[in-house]
Amino acid sequence: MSAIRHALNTRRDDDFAAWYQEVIAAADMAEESGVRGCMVIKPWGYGIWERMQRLLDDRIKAAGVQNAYFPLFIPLKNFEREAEHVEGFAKEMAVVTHHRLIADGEGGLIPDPEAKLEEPLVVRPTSETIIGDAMSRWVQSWRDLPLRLNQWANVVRWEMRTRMFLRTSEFLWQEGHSAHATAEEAKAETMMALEMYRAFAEEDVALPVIAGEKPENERFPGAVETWSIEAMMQDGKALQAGTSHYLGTNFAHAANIRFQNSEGREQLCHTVSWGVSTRMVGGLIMTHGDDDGLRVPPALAPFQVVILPMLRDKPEEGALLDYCEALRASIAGQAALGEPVRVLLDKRPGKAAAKRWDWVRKGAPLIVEVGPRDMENGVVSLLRRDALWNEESGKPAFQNPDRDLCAQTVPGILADMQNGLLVEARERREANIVRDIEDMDALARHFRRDAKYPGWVEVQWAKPTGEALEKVVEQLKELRLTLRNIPMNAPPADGTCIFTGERAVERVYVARAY
RNA sequence: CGGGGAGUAGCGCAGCCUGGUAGCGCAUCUGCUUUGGGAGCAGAGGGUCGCAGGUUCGAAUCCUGUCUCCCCGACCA
Repeated sequence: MSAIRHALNTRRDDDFAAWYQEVIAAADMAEESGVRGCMVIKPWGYGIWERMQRLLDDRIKAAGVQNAYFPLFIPLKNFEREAEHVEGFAKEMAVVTHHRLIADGEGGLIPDPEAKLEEPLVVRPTSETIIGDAMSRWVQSWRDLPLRLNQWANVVRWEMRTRMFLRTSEFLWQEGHSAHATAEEAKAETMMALEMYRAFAEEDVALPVIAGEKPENERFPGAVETWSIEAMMQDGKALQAGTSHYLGTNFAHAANIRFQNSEGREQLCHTVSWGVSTRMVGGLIMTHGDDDGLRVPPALAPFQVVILPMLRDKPEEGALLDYCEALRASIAGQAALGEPVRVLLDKRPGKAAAKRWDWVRKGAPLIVEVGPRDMENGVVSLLRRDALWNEESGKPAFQNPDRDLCAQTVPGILADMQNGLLVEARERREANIVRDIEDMDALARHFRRDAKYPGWVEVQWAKPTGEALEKVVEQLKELRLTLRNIPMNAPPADGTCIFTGERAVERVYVARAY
């Protein structure tokens, strides 16, 4: 077995945080902007987000939810109406206080004191309050319900510590908001969104997730129930990849969202909100990336197949390009994963080998190199991103199918890769969940400080609330652990609570988290 | 926000302590050679040393302030 020369400098095992950043740079996904916590999303990174948007938006519309758009600026007083909500967000809000600049006399500009806003405007950290305002106008009768909306937007949360894609000051997301006549309907909508996220994560992002309810201390500010999908990254840490909240009548009360029921009596609506953000791109990187860069699941790849002609400034190049163009057209005529195959013929000048490694780092699922000899033999040189290396030789594992047959095999390979990435990630997750820990000492041992990638622990607990829960959270904090969620599909509890020793009522995941 | 580290060419870094013409590797461009797998040789271009003040005849280097990034906490989706 020969030593493989990987396309990245940092290995996941050596320094996962540095590796993560190197992938983002090497795959040309995003870069720092110079503004705290704000990133420039470059075409390849944004292309992946656009694919996520497309696939999730299709699911949202299929569920009967309509898109709309609400303002970026929210009057400060909106936030004062819901006590827990403002408590949760007050410390991280960007506020607009002026609407004009003037020269400061020293060559600079300062906000014009004369142009101070009567009431400051908050740059939305989330839109419950302003959409609530609209809902209060739009809902009058039970016949107006349910009102089910979604918006694609940017939001701003002034985080203490930021990381590209995972926690940026400004991020892109969708936020679904709905108003319902009854708690039952609203809870059903909460679960509808959660299941939609599970399917999106697993089927489109190839990201295996655990759907479940967040414990009380992890709830969205102002929510009655918060549900999440949680994914395990390759370093064993948990990433909350999507949330769905049943808000009860809290926000309806604050924004005065009322309706007349069929008996003519006025009632508060029950509202719901749910969101998935560009954080999902970070989850994709940390789930599917390897020591050669990103691996983009075919469903999300802006280009699923990249054709690289081996151009050598020679007369036969025209024929080679014709050969490649014919290949491109026949691949583009195929359908994979329910859509036409997205294929790029990369005709840029430059060495084929250099371009190949660029596309490897970007994670294009299939790379097809075509040289003069391939053309002579009527074949192509095919490289699968999910099976890059020949372990024996330490070289890229090229296959050489006939050109004319190659196109027909592409859909099958892409589907296989999509599924393979999910299976690989799910097996890794299952291998890193421990379920036989029954006391705090064992938990502490499992998560001892030098444990590199300790994964998750599923424990049984008595679901303490209030102060008792706070005590548990404090205990876990000392081990740098958090409660993730209470999985929906777990077997019933049959033991004792790891924290209190009482009879357990359910299971909960404990992990380090992003 | 607390502790630590860092910002010098597209990327990775040296130079700073002890102030005196801004360097190295990779990448880029040009030429020649090479040509089925991340080429070789030669030459060239590219930097107001994060930003703003200060000290000084002179600042990447010393001082002050500030911004940004990374790591560990705290906080948080």
